[in-house]
Amino acid sequence: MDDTSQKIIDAAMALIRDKGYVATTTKEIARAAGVNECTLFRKFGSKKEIVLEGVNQAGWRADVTPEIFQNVKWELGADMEMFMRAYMDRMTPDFVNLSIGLRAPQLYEETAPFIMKVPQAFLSSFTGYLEKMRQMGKIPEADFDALAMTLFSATFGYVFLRASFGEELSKVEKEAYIRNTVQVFLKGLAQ
Amino acid sequence: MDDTSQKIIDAAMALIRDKGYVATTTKEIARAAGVNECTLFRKFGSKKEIVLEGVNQAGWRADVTPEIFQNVKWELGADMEMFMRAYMDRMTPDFVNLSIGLRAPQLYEETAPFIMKVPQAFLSSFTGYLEKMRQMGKIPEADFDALAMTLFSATFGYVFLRASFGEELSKVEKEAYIRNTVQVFLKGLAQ
DNA sequence: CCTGCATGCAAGCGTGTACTTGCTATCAGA
DNA sequence: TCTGATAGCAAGTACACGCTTGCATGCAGG
Repeated sequence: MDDTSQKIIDAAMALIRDKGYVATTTKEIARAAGVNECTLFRKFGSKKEIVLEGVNQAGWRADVTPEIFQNVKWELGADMEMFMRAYMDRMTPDFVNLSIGLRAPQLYEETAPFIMKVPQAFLSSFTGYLEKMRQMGKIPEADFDALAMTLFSATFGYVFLRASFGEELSKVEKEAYIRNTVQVFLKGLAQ
Repeated sequence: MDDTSQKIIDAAMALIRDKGYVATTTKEIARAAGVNECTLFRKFGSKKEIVLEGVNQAGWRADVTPEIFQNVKWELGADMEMFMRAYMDRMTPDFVNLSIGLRAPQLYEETAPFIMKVPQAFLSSFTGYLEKMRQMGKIPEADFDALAMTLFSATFGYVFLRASFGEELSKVEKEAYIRNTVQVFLKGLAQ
């Protein structure tokens, strides 16, 4: 990936994050990247192709994969904190807004599978973790699918609301939120 | 509000819900409403004005206000279920997608205050509820702001994820989710 | 029957959009 | 020094957009 192409991708993705795919024009992308507009088309052929290359770059993806949830200590409280923190550290407001900016009918089909991988990584990892904890006798049997959905919804919901409304909606800080949420779950899942 | 104007508003809001404000054209709105395109402009003057009238209509707002959370029994489990259900019954996938479709730079300033009222209604109502429960001696002291944020995030997150991915992400049904989530919180908040 | 209003129809305006083209300047590598 | 690749520049294409206008039609109320 040459330098010019990278500048174009970066400019396009930043604009889409800020105002959405349809509202972002190729003229703006060119200006933000500091190149001539015709250069975009010589390099990528079309506006759509720029963002499809962008979403396939590691730098424009929140690095949320099953691997980041492997660092478990088999100690429920610490591990739930790790799950929440691993997700929140990566899914920054910028990535939340980018995900929404990519929600255009012209792109949805091609970007949706990639977007859905993120929640799936959290959910399946955490469900698997709970099942192993059950096998180890550390927690009682329960509906682990539903529990995982609750913890993930609580994590995702906080991140999304923060990205959308900032401190105006709630002043509860990330670390306080994690501690408090995990405490509720800890007692809620106790033997 | 005459019949023609209403049909125009309904068509515009439905299209915005499905493809977003910028991607929705006045030609499409006219066709969906079954009227001539020039009629939109004779009635409303501009595309933006159609939407601003739409978001001010009860039918195009999820009716989530502090009033819908008043029906409490001062019994923690039943009341938390009521809070979640009251929100979920009103914040349907259609309204979630509409909220996202309205996220256009050209509209944001005028629609954001209205959008934020919904989470605020849940949060402040539930925080107030927990404080009263504390005064009644039914729950111990805790960080009620953080707790309310957790329950609301869990509720909102589920609704949003369902609206975005449907059953493909998680098969956990609404009622099972509510029961399970409330159970966790019940034990988590116990004396 | 007449009047006024709401709407359709068709054409058009100016602008902005994604995308193209032909030519030129620059510059690194052979 | 020559060559080939890269990119700027300026002009332009075709089309779609939001929005306008003039005229015809139909219909309800006096």
